[in-house]
Amino acid sequence: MNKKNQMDKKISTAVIRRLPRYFRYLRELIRNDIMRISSRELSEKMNITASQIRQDLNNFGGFGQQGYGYNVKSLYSEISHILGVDSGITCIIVGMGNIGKALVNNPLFEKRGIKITGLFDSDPDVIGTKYNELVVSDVQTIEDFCTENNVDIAVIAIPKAYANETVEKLCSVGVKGFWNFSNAEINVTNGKKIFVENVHLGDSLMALCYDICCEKQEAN
Amino acid sequence: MNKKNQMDKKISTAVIRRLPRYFRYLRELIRNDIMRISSRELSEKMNITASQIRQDLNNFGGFGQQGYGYNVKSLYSEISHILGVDSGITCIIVGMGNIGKALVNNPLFEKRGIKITGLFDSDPDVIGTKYNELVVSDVQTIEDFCTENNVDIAVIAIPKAYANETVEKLCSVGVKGFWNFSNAEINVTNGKKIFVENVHLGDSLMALCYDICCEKQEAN
DNA sequence: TAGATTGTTAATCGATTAACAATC
DNA sequence: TAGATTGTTAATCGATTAACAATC
Repeated sequence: MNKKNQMDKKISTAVIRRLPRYFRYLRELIRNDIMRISSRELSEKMNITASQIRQDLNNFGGFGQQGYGYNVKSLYSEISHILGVDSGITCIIVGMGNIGKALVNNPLFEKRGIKITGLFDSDPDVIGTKYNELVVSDVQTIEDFCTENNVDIAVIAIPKAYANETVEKLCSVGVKGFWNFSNAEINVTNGKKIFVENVHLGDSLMALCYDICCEKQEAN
Repeated sequence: MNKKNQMDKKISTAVIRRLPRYFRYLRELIRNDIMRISSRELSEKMNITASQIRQDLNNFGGFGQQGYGYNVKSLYSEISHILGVDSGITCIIVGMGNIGKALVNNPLFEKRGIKITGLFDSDPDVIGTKYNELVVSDVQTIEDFCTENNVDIAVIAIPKAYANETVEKLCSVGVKGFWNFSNAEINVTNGKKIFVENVHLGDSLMALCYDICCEKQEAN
């Protein structure tokens, strides 16, 4: 089958959110020197149906071969490509508090070929400190930086109160993606098209608390 | 309408995952001294349909009043109760690396009335250090600690390689909930019923990268 | 009472699963 | 070729939205 144009039809977010999971499992298979896999075998490992795997992948193209299955390495490379791994995405971290610090040293970015090109904070004690060869700059200079350097994604790791004004500034100098760790709901008023991915840690924890509470009540 | 028993029917995860968002919005309304709200007004703020709000809430009981809407404070308290806020949930953090450090000082837990009762690490240089009156203990002692103290949730902030063995240990001494920041897929073999909430930061970032890449390709 | 808005049933929409012809 | 497994269409399932009677 020919590879489909990604733009042809809108891919549902449910599918998109499963892709990184395929990415991780395939990486693991490669690490274990497994060269080929059928949708059935993969479905057993991942606890989803083989049908769903085939449907998901066929949104992007026919990556498999009848009677054979999927070549692990080539499927991995297809999915990597779809997700923009090693496509030169650049990123800055805004806010070098605990979250910012936890992220700057995280292999997360490197694993996906995303380059962190700038760190910013407003605290004079923090400005000038160094993480991995990168010096923390004054957040006042952030617009100049983004104008001079192409920045795809900004990690928003600052307090809620400053989140929206910062995003507004950044999107006016061309930043398109925001990885939002603040509890603010991001709303830009200048009409620019941006992409926001919220990491609401509190929401995640509460979903777990719900389960725990149900369990406790059942125990009574 | 009478309050329904939470256990009557299985609530879908889609609904559960929206509850913390209601919780946040209601909190905000209280902060702004808004006493009552209709599903329509709330739907406009939250960018979802009024119908969905009414459906969601009615899974748990009739919290509103015809012709009036919802009392913000009482709805907030109902949702808090459903999510187990201030219900005495206890929590330990396993792994005091960057993630553990970012979490121990995070108001996240306190805001939801969850008490952090223990911190653990394996590094001799880290054991003994103090965060908010809590001293980091040797992870070797973790089972004793959980036997002596009731622990509902363990935050797994250790490397992937140790995640599953640690979870296995912890669930054998009664820990039921795992907030998993490691990239490991948690699988327990001892047949205990546990709840796992995964925070796959990498997956979240990749979903954002997908959007950015689509945008870039469209620009060409 | 009249107006407003809920709670709930019915209709619609979308996502998942099943089935199977195509084909390696 | 025979067996295996995909790609894809059709059936099912579940979640969201619409509609409206109940009722405050």
